[in-house]
Formats: sequence, structure tokens, C-alpha cells
Amino acid sequence: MTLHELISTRVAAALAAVGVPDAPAAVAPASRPEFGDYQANGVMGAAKKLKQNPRELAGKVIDALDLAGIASKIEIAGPGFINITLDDGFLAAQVARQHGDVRLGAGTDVMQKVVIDYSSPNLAKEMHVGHLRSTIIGDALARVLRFMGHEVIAQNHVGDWGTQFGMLTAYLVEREEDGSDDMLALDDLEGFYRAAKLRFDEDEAFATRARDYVVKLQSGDVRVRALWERFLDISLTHCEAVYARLGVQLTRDDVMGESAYNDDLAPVVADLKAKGLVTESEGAQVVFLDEFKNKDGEPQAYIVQKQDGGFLYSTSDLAAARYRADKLKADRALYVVDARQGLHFQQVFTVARKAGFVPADMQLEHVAFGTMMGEDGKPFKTRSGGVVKLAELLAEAEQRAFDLVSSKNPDLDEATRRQIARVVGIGAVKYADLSKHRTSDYVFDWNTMLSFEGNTAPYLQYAYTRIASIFRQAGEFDAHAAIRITEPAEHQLALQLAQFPELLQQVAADTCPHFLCAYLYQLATKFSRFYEACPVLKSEGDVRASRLALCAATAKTLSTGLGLLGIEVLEAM
RNA sequence: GCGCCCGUAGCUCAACCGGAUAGAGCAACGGCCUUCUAAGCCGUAGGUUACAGGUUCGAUUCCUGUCGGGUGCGCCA
Repeated sequence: MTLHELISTRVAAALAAVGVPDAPAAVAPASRPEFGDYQANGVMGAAKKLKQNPRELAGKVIDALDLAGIASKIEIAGPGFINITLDDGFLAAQVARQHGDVRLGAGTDVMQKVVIDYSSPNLAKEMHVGHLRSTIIGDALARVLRFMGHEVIAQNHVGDWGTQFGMLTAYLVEREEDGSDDMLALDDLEGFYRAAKLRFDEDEAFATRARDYVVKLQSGDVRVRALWERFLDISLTHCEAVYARLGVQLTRDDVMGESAYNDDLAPVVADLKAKGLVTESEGAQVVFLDEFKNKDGEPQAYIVQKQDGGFLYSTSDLAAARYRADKLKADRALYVVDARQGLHFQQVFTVARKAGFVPADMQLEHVAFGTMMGEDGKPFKTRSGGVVKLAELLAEAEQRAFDLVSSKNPDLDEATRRQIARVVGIGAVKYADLSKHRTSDYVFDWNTMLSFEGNTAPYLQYAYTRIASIFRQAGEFDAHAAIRITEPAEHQLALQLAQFPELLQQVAADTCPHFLCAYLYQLATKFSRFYEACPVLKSEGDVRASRLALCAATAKTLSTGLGLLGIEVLEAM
């Protein structure tokens, strides 16, 4: 049970004891240090219901409130707040117990099977900044849920199907016939795509061949299919290089592209028809949804099959939803996809439920995120207006970090500085993204991100290296020695550590990694204050042992927390 | 036209089913390195939470309207 749950339970019991059993306890971390550690705000609402004086009711609640051995101080404040200060001994024990647990006390009681659809790049092109958010938000959520004990099934729903692959395979053949080194050309997927598109637009014969290749690909022509597979292999290799550099855990086993659902598309439409959900309209097969209105105020059309018989992503998304329910047996399915597809997913979810493709108790959630903007407030582009390749973005991050490391620590050898730069640079990019609320558009700014000061990944990494440095000089010590809290800075640090489980619960429930970032930033800040106020190595005996144990718990929580964001820590920087 | 999201300090962002004096970082100014890494710590200054109403003990949060921005809405994904 988390601290928050524990206190909520006790306050709720006290409220019940004074005659308001259904009143929410409304327990929250205290908004200010002078209000203690937690505050219960439920009394005011309850008093209203009972038409009683809130401060009087608060008094009764406090009399009934059993926090023996948990709180050292309980006070009424303001119009009826109950401020709770936790007992130092209790807090110390809580930190110790958590530190001894492999899940740091955050293991879940209710294990779920969670499908997470994320990254999902279009394999026709090279990965660009547009794929960054889905990839790292999804990766962070996957790590958090796994850490808590859930079973996570990653699904990389890559774009590996459609007309563009006819064009690309046709161009691949042409290059080979020219005797060009296609592997060389494919080294620059983006350039290859542009060149193919140019041929397609300019040469009618080529365009015809490309369309022919689409047909052949879809009818299972062996030669075109082999070309297509080769193309996908190369493209996936590019993705894997980016994943490796980013430290994202996706592998080929997680790839479940659009093409994987090909054989399911016709049956999906047939099933929809059988259930009477489909209407033919202007030659297309359409599901009309009363839940959504179109521009004329009529039920919105959701096309599942084009008039030429072709299927759309609306169809494959339905097939995927069914697969995740039937085959994967998911309890919860997360779609880490751009917020602009919000309406689309509402439609997918609605149709999937109406058709019985997913059971009523399976959670379907669109984990929407906003757009990455440039400093001009417009979608992030290169100076010339092109897309920014992810590989280039990461290279720049590492280079900028290298320059900074070199200026801060010129004595380190280059290999070490490169290594630090890699961890710091990549961490900074990821943290800058993950620390923002995912639903909002955010401005990508090198200067803010790589100032490496304040609320950035390097600040957190730096806090960790300071602890690591202490350990190097401490000699032998017991990381699990008894913690004895005496200083305010120790109390604040221990409290923060003890809140790790409830924080992770929030991240998992709301699929918001930025909660974890904010938490870790707070943790690092509280550690830094402790570091300034409480000498560790200079102290002696039990105090020294206790502070070393606090350091150990902090280091563990910082590295674990950053690890859940997909960010590494360093022993020195 | 309708739907969804947003508008918070000069800039970038927070604010946990409505809670106390709206918090951080950057930038600005002022302190702290014979003491565990100063990528740090402490302090000062900075706000009519776009605007106008409403709901209530209490509103950045909920409701209505206005203005401003973004995005989406039948055969791309």
C-alpha cells in the first residue's frame, strides 16, 4: 500500500466514524512544507453535506483518526484542512522497506496484460522527428508498466503496405538494372524515396509500372514480394539503428505492421456486414456512426472499404484491435499516436465495441501527444523547411553534449567524454520531451534543452554522479544501514523517496511520463539540498551510516526512475 | 459549419477527482567553492491564470459566452 493509500484509508475511516462514510478523504501531498507532508481536504465538503461547522468536524475527524506510529503531528488549519506530518521513524522504515524491494514498493496488485502500440514509423521513409514522441513516450510507458509487474506486449504498427511500396520496389528494380549500387542508395532512404517519387511524377511508363507492382505485391507475386521484403529489411535496419541509439527497447519481434492484417481485412468487413453495421454508400462500404456528426449534422461516415474494393487504415486498425483482444488477450490497449488522430481512434474504438471485436471490459486508450514545434512556433523543420531526420537530430545532441563535457571536464580522455556526451545528449533530448505534458504541443529548443541546467536530464544525472562519487570515497559501508532522520533536509528527502510507488501508479493510470520527470526532478532537488545541508562522509558513526543508506536509496531510486524513462546514469560526468 | 485541444511570469513549462499565499527552470540581479563533483546551493525581482459572466465556503481547474491560436471532419496513413 502506498503512503497515499494508507493515509486516505485512515482518513476515510475517520470520516466514516463521525458519520460521513461516503465523503471523499481528498488526501493530497501538502501544497507547502509548513502544512506538513500530506493534507486531507475532504472535511470541508463533508461539513457542507452535514451542514456542520467544518473546523468542528475536522476536530472530530482528528479525534477519530488513527495514525499512531505513522504521523508525528496532525493539525487543523484554515477553513478545515487537516495537515499531517509523518513520523521520522515511520518514514525511515518506509524508505528502508522500499529500498529492499526489487520493485521499490511499486509492484502492482492487479496484473494486467497491456498492449502498447508505439513508434510505428512509415517504412517507406527514414525515421524523422515526427516519430520521436511516440517512440520514447511508448517506450517509457512500456518500461513503467513492466516494472510494476504488468505484462506488456509492444506492437510496432509500422507502415509497410500501400501504393508507395509499388513505387519503391519498381525503383529498386530500375536502379539494379542501371547497375547502380542500390544498397548505397538505400543508405539514404529519404533520398531514395524522393528519387522514386520524382520518377513516378515525371515518367508515365514508370508510374504505370509502379501501379502494376502494387497489384503484383498485393496478389502475392513472388518476385515483387521478395523485393518488398528486401526493402522492408533495409528500412527496419535503419529503424533499429535509431532505436539502439535512442536506447529504445523495440525489436523485430515487436513489429506487427499493417501488412500483417491483410488477410483479416475482408473478414473484418464481412463481420461488420453480418452485424448489420455496414451500409453501401457511393460505392464504398461505410459504417455510419450516430455518435459523431459530419458537417451536415448527419451521422458521420466511417469508410471501411473503398469503392474500388481497397481497404484503408480504418480497416486495418479494426483488425488490429480485434487481434489485440482475441489473440493477445489484452486487458488494456494503448495507442501512442499523434493527437490529430483523436477522432479516428474514437471511431475505431466505437466501431470495434459495437462490432464486439473487443470486450466491454477491455480498456482502449488513445495516448495522444502534441506536435513538436520549432522555435518559431511552427512544426519543427530544418532551416530549409525539410523534415529533420532523427539520426541527425541525435547526432547533433551528442555533439553539443560533447562540446559541453569537453569544456567542463577537459582532463578526461576523449573516449570518456564521448561516452558521457552520448548519455547526456540522448538523455537531454528524451527528457525534454518526456517532461512536458504529452497532450500539449511543445517547443523544441536546443538552447533550453542543452543548457544542461535546471530541469533537464543532466541535472538528474549529475545528482546521481555526486552520490556515486560519495560511494567511491566512502569505503566499505552498509547500503541498508538503519536510517535515522534528524534534519529537515533528511525528512524531505525520505518523504520524496517514499512517494515513489504512488507516483508510478499515477504514471501508469494516466499514461503520463511527465509525472515521473517532475518527481525525479523534485527528488534530485531534495537530494541536492540534503547534500548541501548534511555532510555524509564527514559525519560519524550512526549518522554517517544513516546518510549513506539515504544516499543509496536515492541513487537506486534515481537510476531506476531514469531507467524507466529510458535514460541512463553515469558514475562520473 | 461542427468536433477536439490550447491561451498561466519576458521565454520554456508545471499545478494530482475544485483547496490555503498559482509553482519550477531559463534569462536578470545579489550571495556561497582552504569541506563529499559549482552541470550545484541560497536569496531578490517577476502574475488581473486571454476576456466577461455564472456555480460555491473556495475556481488556473467546472458551466456559458466572446476574442485569439492549433488541429480534425467520405474513399491517404
